[in-house]
Amino acid sequence: MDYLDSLNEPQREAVVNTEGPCMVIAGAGSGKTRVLTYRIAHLIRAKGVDPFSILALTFTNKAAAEMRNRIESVVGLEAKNLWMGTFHSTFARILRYESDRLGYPANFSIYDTDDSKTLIRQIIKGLKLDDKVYKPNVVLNRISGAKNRLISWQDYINNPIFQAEDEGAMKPQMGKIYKIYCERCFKASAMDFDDLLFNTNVLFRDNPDILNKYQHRFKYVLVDEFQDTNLSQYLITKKLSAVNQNVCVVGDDAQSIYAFRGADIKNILNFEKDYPDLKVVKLEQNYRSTKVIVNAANSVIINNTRQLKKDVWTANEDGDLIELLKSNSDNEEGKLVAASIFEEKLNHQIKNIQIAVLYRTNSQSRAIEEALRRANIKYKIVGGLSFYQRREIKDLLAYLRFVVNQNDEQALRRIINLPKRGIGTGSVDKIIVAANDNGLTIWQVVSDIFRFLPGRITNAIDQFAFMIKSFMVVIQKKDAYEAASYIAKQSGLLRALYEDKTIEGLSRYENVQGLLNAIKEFVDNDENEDKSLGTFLQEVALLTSVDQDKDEDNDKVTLMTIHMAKGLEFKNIYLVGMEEDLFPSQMMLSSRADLEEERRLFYVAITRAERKLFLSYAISRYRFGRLKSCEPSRFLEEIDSNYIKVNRKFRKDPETHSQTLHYAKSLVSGVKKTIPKAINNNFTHKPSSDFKPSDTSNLEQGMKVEHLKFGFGKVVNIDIEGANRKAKVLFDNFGEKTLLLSFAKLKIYT
DNA sequence: GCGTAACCTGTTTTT
DNA sequence: CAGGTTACGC
Repeated sequence: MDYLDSLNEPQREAVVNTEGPCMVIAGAGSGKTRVLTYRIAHLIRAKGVDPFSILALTFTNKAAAEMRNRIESVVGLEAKNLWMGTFHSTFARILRYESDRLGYPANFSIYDTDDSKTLIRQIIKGLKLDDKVYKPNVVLNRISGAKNRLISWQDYINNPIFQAEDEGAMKPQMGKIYKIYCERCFKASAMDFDDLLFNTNVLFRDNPDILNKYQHRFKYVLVDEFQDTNLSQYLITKKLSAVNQNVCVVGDDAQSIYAFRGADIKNILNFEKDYPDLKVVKLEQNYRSTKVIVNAANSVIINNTRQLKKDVWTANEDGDLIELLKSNSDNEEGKLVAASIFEEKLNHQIKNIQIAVLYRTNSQSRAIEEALRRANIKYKIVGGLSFYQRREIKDLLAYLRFVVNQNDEQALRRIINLPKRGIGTGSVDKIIVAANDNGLTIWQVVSDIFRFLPGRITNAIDQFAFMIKSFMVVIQKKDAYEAASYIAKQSGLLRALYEDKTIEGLSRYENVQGLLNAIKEFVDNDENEDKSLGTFLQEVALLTSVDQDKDEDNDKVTLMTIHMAKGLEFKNIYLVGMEEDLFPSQMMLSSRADLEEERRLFYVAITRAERKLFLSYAISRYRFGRLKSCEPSRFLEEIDSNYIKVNRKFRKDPETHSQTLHYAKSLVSGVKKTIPKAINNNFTHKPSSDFKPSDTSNLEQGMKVEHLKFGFGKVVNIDIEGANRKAKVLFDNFGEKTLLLSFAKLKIYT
């Protein structure tokens, strides 16, 4: 097998050991996707496994698409029969086949987060509760959290612990909202994202014959980014592979960044307990980045307490030191980044496509965008307000959804008065009340309005119902594309947009055309056997972005959030907004676990870089529409300062460089490690109440100091390199740290 | 029921 | 700042 030759020893082990449970702990840049790809290729090629019986699960559509491509390039067209997709899309498909077992129709709708939130808002209103106490966001998160841990509304209501928690949070009605939410979703023949996984668990639990069918079908189960699985996903994986036990999970606990969505590192830690004869392979050699980057990342992640032991190292060159960019404002930050990109391209022959700008929040993209535009640097934004979240797209999709599933209450609400036909929210509420009072579905009321709600508004509603009925006929006869075009025209949606001659109106019109094109592509794609509108909707509901970048010129700088960047790599990375309260986000400061997740996110960001990393922070930034001053992120202090070059005016100082080299070598060869180890697990030092940072310009060896986070310590050494003064301090509880005095907040005691 | 205008509120990350 | 929501006049 020629492809095996290109693998290192642990990689090969992970590829070749196809039988039995296997866990691959893969450090950043260690060839994780490569292993997964080759393992599947090996199964098909060397072991003669039918691709039909292999199931590969990922978290994002992007990852699934990329892996499919890579496998196809190794095994060719055979890869077509492989089941590969996100957890959500894979099990949505299975639920569609088996929906009758759950009492759902096969054409159930999938509610996106907006639909869920709107429904919850309605329920809260219906219960006459204050939506400032019961914030829809918070309520949805709570419900989502329960579902991800497989806690049904019945379990929830019967559990006094949850009741007590909710009462403590002044939200005693939470269980009731959860219950009504589930009932309303069921009545609407709709599942939200979490239901897709929750209901798969229910399906397998209550229908042994079905579970058995899939257990025997999927002889080999592979899971990528296993650190991001929640309990619900974990149990599905476990159940599916219970018979054959051929389950292979690949992940990196240091890159677990989706705990907010219910991901649980415990799944990795527990895996060994669940499979006593588990084969564990560690991939520790990084092929992606320079020594500076790998070691800097290591020096950061070491601050986390909960992690699997792992030594990520690289044989690559030392590389350039990490550069810090300091600016006065977010706009200036953009300019500085643009200028640096320009310079890098000039001096190092780097292309736009090899550069990415990463940020914590989507809103940070604006300033960067503007600067790049002015500097004439081509860029593209990944993520953000996705195509399918735009209003006009959701409007047309709601039409299509309703024509496919007349129980879809949220879709109905969206389209019944769109374009305006004189049916206000009052009438809609009446319809829903009438439906509930008579034990009818909303569609039964709407389609027979004269009988159930005689009154003024009946004509408009009757016309609407008539139109929908005609659409229902159309989708029986035509393919998805023809049906959708017909509906877009006949509903008046397209005309309303066409008549809007503003710039936004124009782009909305184009977007709707874009959606229709996407449907056309779906129909024309021979890989899709089922070309019905229902199938299209099912798939599209789980899509966040679309390959809309049809632009010939794809040499563009990439702008995206750190989350979106996971799994990707770029020659140069610009990580912007390195400020307290932004990164780490102020929402994540309340607990150690949250802060550790932010730190892992930082780790992910650093390790995206192949050759050069830039960290940027601004002293002030517009937030909430007001200019606010910011402090440099605590994470900047956590990077071993040997890897940082502070002032760009001071070019490489030979001494610094050789020190770095020496240090890096000592790391790789496993000689004595000088990385300051965190000795104490205390979250942070509690600073003295009168803590005020002192002026450190006169700091000297031997002085006793207090640090905001590390507590008390003694200065061991002062280093001056160019403009930067560094202090090596031995802290009582945190060991030795090298601090850059331009950042570190120290109070001098002696 | 509709449109406009003041108003308020809140920005984490994604399937 | 921007999006969504409410209050009001038509």
